[in-house]
Amino acid sequence: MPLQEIRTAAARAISDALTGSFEMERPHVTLEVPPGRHLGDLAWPGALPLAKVLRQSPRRIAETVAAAAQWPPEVARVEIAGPGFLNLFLDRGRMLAHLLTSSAAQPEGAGDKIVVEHTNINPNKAAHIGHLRNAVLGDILVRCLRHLGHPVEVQDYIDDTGVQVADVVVGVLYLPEQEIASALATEPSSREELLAAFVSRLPSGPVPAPSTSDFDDLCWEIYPKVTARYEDDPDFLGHRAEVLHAVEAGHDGLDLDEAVFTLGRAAASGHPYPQRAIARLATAVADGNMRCHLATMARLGIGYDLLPHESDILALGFWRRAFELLKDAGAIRKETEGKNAGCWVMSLASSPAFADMDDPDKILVRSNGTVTYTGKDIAYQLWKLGLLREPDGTRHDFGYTLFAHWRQETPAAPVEYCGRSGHLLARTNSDPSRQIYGREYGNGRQVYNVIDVRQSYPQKVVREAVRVLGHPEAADRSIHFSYEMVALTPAAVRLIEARTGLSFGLDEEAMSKSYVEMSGRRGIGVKADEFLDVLTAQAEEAVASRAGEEGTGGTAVRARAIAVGALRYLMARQSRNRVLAFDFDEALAFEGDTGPYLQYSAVRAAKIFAKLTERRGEGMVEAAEAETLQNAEIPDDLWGLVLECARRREIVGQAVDTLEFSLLAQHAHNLAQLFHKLYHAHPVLPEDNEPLRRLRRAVFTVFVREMRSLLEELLGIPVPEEM
RNA sequence: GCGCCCGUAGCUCAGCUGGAUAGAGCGUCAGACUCCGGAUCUGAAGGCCGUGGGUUCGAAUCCCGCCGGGCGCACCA
Repeated sequence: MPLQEIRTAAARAISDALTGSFEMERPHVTLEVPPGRHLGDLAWPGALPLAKVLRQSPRRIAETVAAAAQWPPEVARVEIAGPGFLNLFLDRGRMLAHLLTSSAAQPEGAGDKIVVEHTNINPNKAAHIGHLRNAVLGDILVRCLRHLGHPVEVQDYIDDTGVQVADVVVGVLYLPEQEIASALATEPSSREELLAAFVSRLPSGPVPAPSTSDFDDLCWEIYPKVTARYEDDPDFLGHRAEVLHAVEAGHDGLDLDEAVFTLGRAAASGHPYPQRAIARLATAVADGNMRCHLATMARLGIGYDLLPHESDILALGFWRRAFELLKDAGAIRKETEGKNAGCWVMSLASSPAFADMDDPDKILVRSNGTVTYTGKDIAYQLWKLGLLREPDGTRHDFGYTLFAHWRQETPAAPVEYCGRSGHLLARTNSDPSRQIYGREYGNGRQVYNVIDVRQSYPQKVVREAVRVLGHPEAADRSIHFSYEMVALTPAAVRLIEARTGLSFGLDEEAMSKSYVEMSGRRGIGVKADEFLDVLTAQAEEAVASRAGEEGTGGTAVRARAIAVGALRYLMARQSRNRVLAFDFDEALAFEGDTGPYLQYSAVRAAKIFAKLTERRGEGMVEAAEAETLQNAEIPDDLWGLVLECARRREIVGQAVDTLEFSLLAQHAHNLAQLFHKLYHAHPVLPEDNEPLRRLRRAVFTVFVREMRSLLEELLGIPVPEEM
């Protein structure tokens, strides 16, 4: 029986005993794991609070319960300790045998679909390490939910019509030629030529190979130049309005080459840029960046199911429908006077969450008739929950096309976007008649939005909209998975400045704080690909220095695994509502409380069995041999590792409930630490006492399997063959 | 002003629904097997868990006040 079931069975036994002995009505009983093995494996502290009610000493209560309870067979004995803790000791041999024979495989999800939205990087520049926190947390959530048996759909929302994309387009069309040329690292030349050069940097395949001199890196250079220009020259903002207008009007299927040609001609002749061509360029910018982001995330083993595009939400009238629903529900009103005159606002005054606000209204439609981001997000959220419906009940839906197929060799291997089979990644389009056979997107029973904490307010508004539209349960099931931002330590900022030769112009006050906020607009940040490269190079060096004469190929694969392990663990181990102050030294550490420490434990354990097979012809303990361990005497230290291995289900459940994956990271770290200690105290290979050697093999077999599953399937951290 | 979050060892952080001696890592100091990889392990030093109250048999954990820091309260996303 798995530990989780033993736990509930024992809890039920206690509840029954309380019912029988004290005429209580089936009280709710929870068991915990006591701090040390000498105190047992499960504990019930419930006698203590009952003492007052029952007017008996807690020890007496615990004794009565202990005697009356019908314990499941896995409970070997019970003990009363301290002021009245009821401690349960499990049958160790039986548990060990069970862990060796039960398969770790989880049943394929058959329940209601859960939608997880994460990554969501503005497609106007390269991803930085802050985006990695989002993607890694989102990905671990997805892995945990799937592990618990839920079907999950992963969406990466693409804001392809926003101001940020427009700004890059403004840059290419209006920044002085020499600035564009410097971003492109070419000689200054005509706008026409620069435009062509810019477009030629667009990724060619569906998803390019990751690189730090990619299209998104080019945009990373251009974007801050534009925002700086806005500050110097407010008139420059007029160009932004022009581009946004063009984007809104759409490009009507214009060919990109043709668009670039007409833009070039317009520049050469001094004519205004044609609207459709501007819109087409904006689409290319968003699309190009999106593909680069997918490539970056692929390195970390992160893949997706759907790429919903904001442009399609607009084109398909999602907002129009949501607007009607909100109007019919009386949730919004048009202001005729005051500061919001001419706007459609959602009143939040009646909602307790907003009651204390100065201005409890949120503008959804601006006075110029355009929709705010929050408005669009309401429509999108309704769609995700399957609630955006026509009056006759049919779902308002996107059109879909295949974007790419991807696969992963192992659960934590890099995602590869080649081939015609594997996981299907779809993107939305604006023709609802185009569907992918056998696929339904959206319509989730539950929705997680992985978005940083600074967007808590708009997220609350979105949720409130779902509620007032008559779906309070759905609102409760739409969850904002919020996390704090990633910032840079002043030391990290200085290092970047030294390395790039740039100066971010931060004053002394800013540099004296414990961290500095990243800013894409100002170009302050550590690019994800760049950092992964540094990590990988560092790992490669470490691998090479240890390889010795057996240093054969595969160094790149190992280095990648170690880099990903270090990064993912760094993101996972810190609790989510704490600012992560990024420091190079800390992030590049491979010793101590790090990903590589965990990986090393798995590699080391696997190595035992490789050597064992080679020298003694013995491998891991298989099911048949496991039976012989039923009655084995297992010392406390070995048993501690076994019991800890049995707790995965409990820990994963807790992590998902609290959205606190530091619990999972710490659990894995615990296991690794326990193993490393035992490694020294319980050698396997040189042990000639056969039953003893078998017991150690058995315990380490459980560990190797558990650790690999924890790292690769749940944390997405690959276990290399060698380190 | 209102709301949310953070304050735990010199530094960076864990501590789940209150539970049995507050845990890691880094750093410091002292050590480790001719034996499964030293990215390891052992030991030492280092904490009125920001502060003052309260609830409780029991509080780092829950409630209230205060202090310090961060974020949010846009016709930006």
